Amino acid sequence: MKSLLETTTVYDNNNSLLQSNMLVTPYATKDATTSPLSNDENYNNENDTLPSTSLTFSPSKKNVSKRRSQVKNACVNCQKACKKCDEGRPCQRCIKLGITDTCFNSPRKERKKGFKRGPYRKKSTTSQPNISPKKDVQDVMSPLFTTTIIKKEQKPTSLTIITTVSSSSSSSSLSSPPVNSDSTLYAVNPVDYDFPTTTSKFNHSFDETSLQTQFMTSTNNYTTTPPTSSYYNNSTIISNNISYQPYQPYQNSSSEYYYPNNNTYYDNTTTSSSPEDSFTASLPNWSYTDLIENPLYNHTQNASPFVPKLGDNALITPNNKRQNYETNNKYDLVDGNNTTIFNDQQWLTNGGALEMHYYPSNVMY
DNA sequence: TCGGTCGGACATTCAACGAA
DNA sequence: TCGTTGAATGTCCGACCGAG
Ligand SMILES: [Zn+2]
Ligand SMILES: [Zn+2]
Repeated sequence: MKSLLETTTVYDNNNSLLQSNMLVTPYATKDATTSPLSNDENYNNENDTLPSTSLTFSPSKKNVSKRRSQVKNACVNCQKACKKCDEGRPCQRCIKLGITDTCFNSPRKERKKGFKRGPYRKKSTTSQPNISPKKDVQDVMSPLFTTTIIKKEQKPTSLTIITTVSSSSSSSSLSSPPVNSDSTLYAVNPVDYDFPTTTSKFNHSFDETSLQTQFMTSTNNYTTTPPTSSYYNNSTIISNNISYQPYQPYQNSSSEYYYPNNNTYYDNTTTSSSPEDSFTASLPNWSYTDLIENPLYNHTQNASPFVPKLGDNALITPNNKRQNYETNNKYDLVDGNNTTIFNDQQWLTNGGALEMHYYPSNVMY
């Protein structure tokens, strides 16, 4: 959170290189052996016009160990391609490839908390001359918990978040709805769900006039309690908006509605609400559980729990734009995968009932 | 030649740990 | 409370490959 806010400060185009050099220290302080000559390693990779390496002097090539600089947050395109990014948005690589409309920061995973690490080994202060500084393997402690690494070949296609909001006991006045930033967020093991796949997404065919094509012909299972499913083949015309909605949202016994989320809509007015990528829930006077499906997450990454929370705001979207559901919303498409960041939540009244709405952020509009 | 893919080295983050 | 530890997490080098 803190780092997000720090790193996303200003991207003011046209001076991205300079900025990146300012934001990213080219050399770590502990590495005194590196030459300060080429502090522009930000671009020693592709289309490099700078005499970055190996020209000046090459001391034995072994202990050169030039420290690699990296951006704090690569854009989704560079991340996916494992290529060097820069702080500018769009970044230079995306500009070069003509994919600036999908150049935005990749979402970050929230680090796990609460696990035991075991005692630390003391760092030997005695100078051990070039005994291998690597830790001896048999000394490494076995972790108390092993994190399930989800390899790429078994990448999940669904990411599910359970948001448990427990209002403080009895009196939760309607005038002050609980802020969800204090809610406890769980990541459910996303392996078992196949929602959506790259082929089951809606077709991303935004243009200002033509109909969008819902590209889902299969049943989409999404996690609810109990599990249920929905079809995404409905389209509805609401005034002059075309709205794609799940065939049937799931409603639990507490009258909470769960939308499978990968419906989209096209809105060329300034009046309609934004039902997409949102769930609604009545204001809790009780403890309840919400489920959020996020099919728009970038599935090309390893399994990363999607954790919408207050503060995942639009500062990390291109051009610092905020989601505005009164405008046209276009989802970015990255190689068949939509990527989004839920960054906004809002309490709205709907027929007298308060509803919490979550909105994606990194939509283009 | 250029862009895409990807294994894995390299860099960063930050919660747990532990000494003060 | 605060510095250290080190696993988790992210970046991207460089090799490889296919298309044009
Ligand atoms: Zn980039
Ligand atoms: Zn980019």
